[in-house]
Amino acid sequence: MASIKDVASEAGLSVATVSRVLNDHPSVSEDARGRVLAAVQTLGYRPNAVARSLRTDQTRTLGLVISDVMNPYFTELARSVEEEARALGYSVIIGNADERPELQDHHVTTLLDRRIDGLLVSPTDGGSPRMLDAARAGTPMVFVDRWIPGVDVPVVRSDGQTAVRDLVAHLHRLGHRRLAIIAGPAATTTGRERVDAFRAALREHGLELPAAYIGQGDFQADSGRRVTEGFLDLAEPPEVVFAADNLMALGALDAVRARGLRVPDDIALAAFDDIPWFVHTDPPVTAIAQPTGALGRAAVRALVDRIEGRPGESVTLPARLVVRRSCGEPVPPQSPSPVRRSTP
Amino acid sequence: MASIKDVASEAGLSVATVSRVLNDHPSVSEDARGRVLAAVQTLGYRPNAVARSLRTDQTRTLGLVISDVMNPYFTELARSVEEEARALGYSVIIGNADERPELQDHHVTTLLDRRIDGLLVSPTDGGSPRMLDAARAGTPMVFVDRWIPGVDVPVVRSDGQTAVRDLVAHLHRLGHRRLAIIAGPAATTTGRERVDAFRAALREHGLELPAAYIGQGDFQADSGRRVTEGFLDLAEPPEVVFAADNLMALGALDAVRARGLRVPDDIALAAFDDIPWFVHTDPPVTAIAQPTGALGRAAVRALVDRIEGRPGESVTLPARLVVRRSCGEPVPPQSPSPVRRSTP
DNA sequence: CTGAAAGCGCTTACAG
DNA sequence: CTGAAAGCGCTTACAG
Repeated sequence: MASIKDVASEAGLSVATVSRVLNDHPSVSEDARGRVLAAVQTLGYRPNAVARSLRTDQTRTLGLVISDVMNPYFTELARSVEEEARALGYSVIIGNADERPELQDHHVTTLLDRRIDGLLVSPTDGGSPRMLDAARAGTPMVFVDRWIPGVDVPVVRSDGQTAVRDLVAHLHRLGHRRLAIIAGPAATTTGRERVDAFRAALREHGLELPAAYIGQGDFQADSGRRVTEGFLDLAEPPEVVFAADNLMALGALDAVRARGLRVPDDIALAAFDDIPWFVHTDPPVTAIAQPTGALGRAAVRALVDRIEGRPGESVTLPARLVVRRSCGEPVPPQSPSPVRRSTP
Repeated sequence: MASIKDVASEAGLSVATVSRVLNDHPSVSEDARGRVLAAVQTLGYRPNAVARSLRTDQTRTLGLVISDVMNPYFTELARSVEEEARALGYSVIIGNADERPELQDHHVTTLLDRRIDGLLVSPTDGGSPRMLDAARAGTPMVFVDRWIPGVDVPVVRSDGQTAVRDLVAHLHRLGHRRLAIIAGPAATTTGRERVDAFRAALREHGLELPAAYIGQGDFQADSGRRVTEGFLDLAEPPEVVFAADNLMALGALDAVRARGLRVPDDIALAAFDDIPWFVHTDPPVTAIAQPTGALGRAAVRALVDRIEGRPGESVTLPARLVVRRSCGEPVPPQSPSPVRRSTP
């Protein structure tokens, strides 16, 4: 592969001059520029980004350590992150933690070894030492979706409190009184917050959230299945199951179906995170939609701000309730909500 | 950030010796090893992968240029690729082409500039010049899922011919005679092959595939919606719509639903690519399942073989029909197929 | 077993 | 405007 030296000799100039035209440095003669460009053309030369990074100490690359790429919510988040990063001239390397702390650690380490310019992370747990060290050492970093309290890093997330309240009000109005939740891991903020919001909302209606109605999941489908089976085995099963993410809702649907029961007749279901398929499931699933694309874009902007020496602030965007039919409600009066890739 | 020099002076040794213990070179004294390791420990030193790559001319990184990450099939493919790569000691950088040739080109260029050791691609079109040049120049490369004829690169893919034949036989048995297809882009192999397989299978039953029953899609949901609307507007609409991927099937469901029609009563639906949600859609969707995880793993193995100087062969794995209820069939006698992340 | 030195492909003060 | 040279952080023949 041709190097800058080859271009220099082809153009009859020094590598310094070649480098200058490649980097749009102002002081280059038109003649030199022309000869360099021609040489680049004939040799099919492309600068070696590795060498450039070593020299300039910047890779123009962002690392994104995400909890689980197979989760449609995170897939969309990753996509919007990459789009915004590209628009700002950065590439992104995704590390899929698969909800496993040791995998998350592996990716953080690998990314740091590669000297990425900044790190976007949605922590799977309370924060690995490696990650906390990096934050303390001043690596530009921002948390997306999930965050770690006590760490001085901006966080870009969605606030589901109002939407959860709307959901509970909706359920209450439909006559449901025994409400259960499939929670995410207590080590994650979203795992805790959604339960807290749910409990607080129930309290507003004078309702309790008994321990038996809090199932411990891990944001993956299998756990939704397992927890739902447990609920159905209860002497007094809940009337509604609220899954704290879309994959656990999938698992819940599997479990209900495996028993030959029906949603919402035998048990109602709602989910945190909306996905296009929820429009077509049997029945369509009532869900809380996050402004996923906007979150990803805001996170990148905050991170790039940090990288380039600007403040880089935390952002909280509201989520909203999308009522469909999985809780037993009649079809809403307005026309069916259209499917779209991202929530506005 | 500490460099190898810092470690050397901390340990009272040369950088050469430090490098040797870091790379497990045999000729290092136990004493030296101990001192280096201690220095590494106290400084929290991590080797700079950028510098190492420049020197060794290998990045231990694979590039994966994928047609569309938001498509669950490709998400799963990407996931299995990353897993297998990690097991073999490689990282992977994903470039999402979003079915747009110019974006594909952008990623191929970026990846090549970063000097990835090998490229895995699922081409969006007939092949960009940059990609063909790279292949010709000897960049280790393998095609996954889609490929470009005439280019000397191994291809790892799934053969859906038999499954499509099974599907058509199944449809014919159910009495359907007017079968339509929502095709993928003609520039892609999967876009063409699936139509060809469908047409060939129809012929075996003495059926035609009229031009009006071939809708041109682009593997994205919107196109499935648009094409389906066209089918429904026909004087003699088809009895079955076969979507060449799962996103176009989603679009087709949207279109049917928007008209107030029902699947399969008013029109039957089948899809290429199976996803967990198809079990829970209304009705459950009959689909052709690819061995996605196995494809991803085989592709990585073939690529790493090439990188490390071994042959690296093409692999073709069979897809299989999964009958559910979207074509009007009665519930199959066996128990409902369980949901799983990957098809065996 | 260990170290001095060259070199990977760039960029960028420093002179001229 | 242009070039010679230093240096980014490593690895690896080459001596000893």
